[in-house]
Amino acid sequence: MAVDGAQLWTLNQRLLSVVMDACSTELGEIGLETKEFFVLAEVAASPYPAELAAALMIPKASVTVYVRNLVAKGFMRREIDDEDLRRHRLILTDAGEAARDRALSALAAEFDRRLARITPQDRTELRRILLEMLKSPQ
Amino acid sequence: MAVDGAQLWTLNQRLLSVVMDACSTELGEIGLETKEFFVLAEVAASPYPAELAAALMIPKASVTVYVRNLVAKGFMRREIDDEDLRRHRLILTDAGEAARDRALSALAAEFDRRLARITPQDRTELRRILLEMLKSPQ
DNA sequence: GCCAGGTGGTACAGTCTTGAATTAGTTCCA
DNA sequence: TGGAACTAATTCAAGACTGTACCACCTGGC
Repeated sequence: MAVDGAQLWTLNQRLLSVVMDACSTELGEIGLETKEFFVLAEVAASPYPAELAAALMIPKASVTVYVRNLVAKGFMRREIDDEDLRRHRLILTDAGEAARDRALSALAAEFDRRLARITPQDRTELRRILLEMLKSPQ
Repeated sequence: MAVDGAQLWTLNQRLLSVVMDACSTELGEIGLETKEFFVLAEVAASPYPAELAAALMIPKASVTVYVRNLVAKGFMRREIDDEDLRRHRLILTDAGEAARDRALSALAAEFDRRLARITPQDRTELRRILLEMLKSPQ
C-alpha cells in the first residue's frame, strides 16, 4: 500500500491538535496559555529570547510578549548576560519549574493515554522515525 | 528504552512546524495563506462552515473569515443548501481544486522529502500508529 | 578611539483571530 | 398558527499576534 505524504501529514497534524486541545484546560489551571507553555518548556535549553524564537520558530516580537507574561506571572526572570550585554538571560523561578513540570506531565499523560494504545516496540519505532524525519535536509 | 510521551509530542510538533514553514513560500505563490489552505483542503470532505470548524478544530468565526477570503480569491463559492436553508454549502471552483491540488502536492513533496529517509515499511508503520492514536478515547 | 555593519531585544501600529451577540431558518409541540 | 428552543452562519468589538522600526550593544577594520 502506498503511503501518501499529505495524508500522513494531516493525520499527524490532527493528532497534535487533539492532544493540545485536551490539555488546554489543565494548562489554564496551572496558569499557562498554550503559547506561553512552549516558551516555558524551552527556556532551559534556549535561555535567550533570540534562541527561543529560532528554536520555536516564532517571531522575536512574540517571544518578547510571552516572556513578559511569564515574568509577570513569576515563572521566570530576566538577567543581563555577562558575556553579551545586549542579551537577556532567562532564568526559571522555582514556581516556573514547577509549572513547567506540571504542564509537561499533563501533556505527557494525555499523549501517553494515546501512546498506551500502541505497543512499546511501536513507541520506540515512532521515536526513531520522527527523529530521522526531523534531521535537517542534507 | 523508555519512550517519553512529552518528548515524542515535542518531536512531532517540531516536525510539523518545519514542514509547514518550508512550504509557506510555495503556498504564497499559489495564493494561499496557511490557514486558508487547511480550509480549502477540507472543504470536499466537510462542505459546510460548521462542519469545517468541527473538523479543523477552529472557531466558527474564523471559518467565516477564511471562507470569505477563499471566495474572494475565486477558489470556492457559497450556495444555499436545499436540505436546510440555514446552511451554506461550499463548493470548490475549478481554480480552487487546482490550487488545493498544487498545495497538497507541495506539502506532500516536502513531507515526502523527509519520508524518503525512512523505509516504506516504516511509512506504513507510522500511518498505522498515528491512526491508532487518533481514535477517540474509548 | 572611531566608524560601519551586524545582532539582541523591545515598542508600536496594523493585521489577524475569536468570544459573544445577532440574525435567519428549523423543529416540534400545543 | 404561534412560539419556545434549537442550530447555521455571520458580524463586531476586543484581544492576540507580528512586521517594521528602533535603540543598545558587539565586532572587526582602520
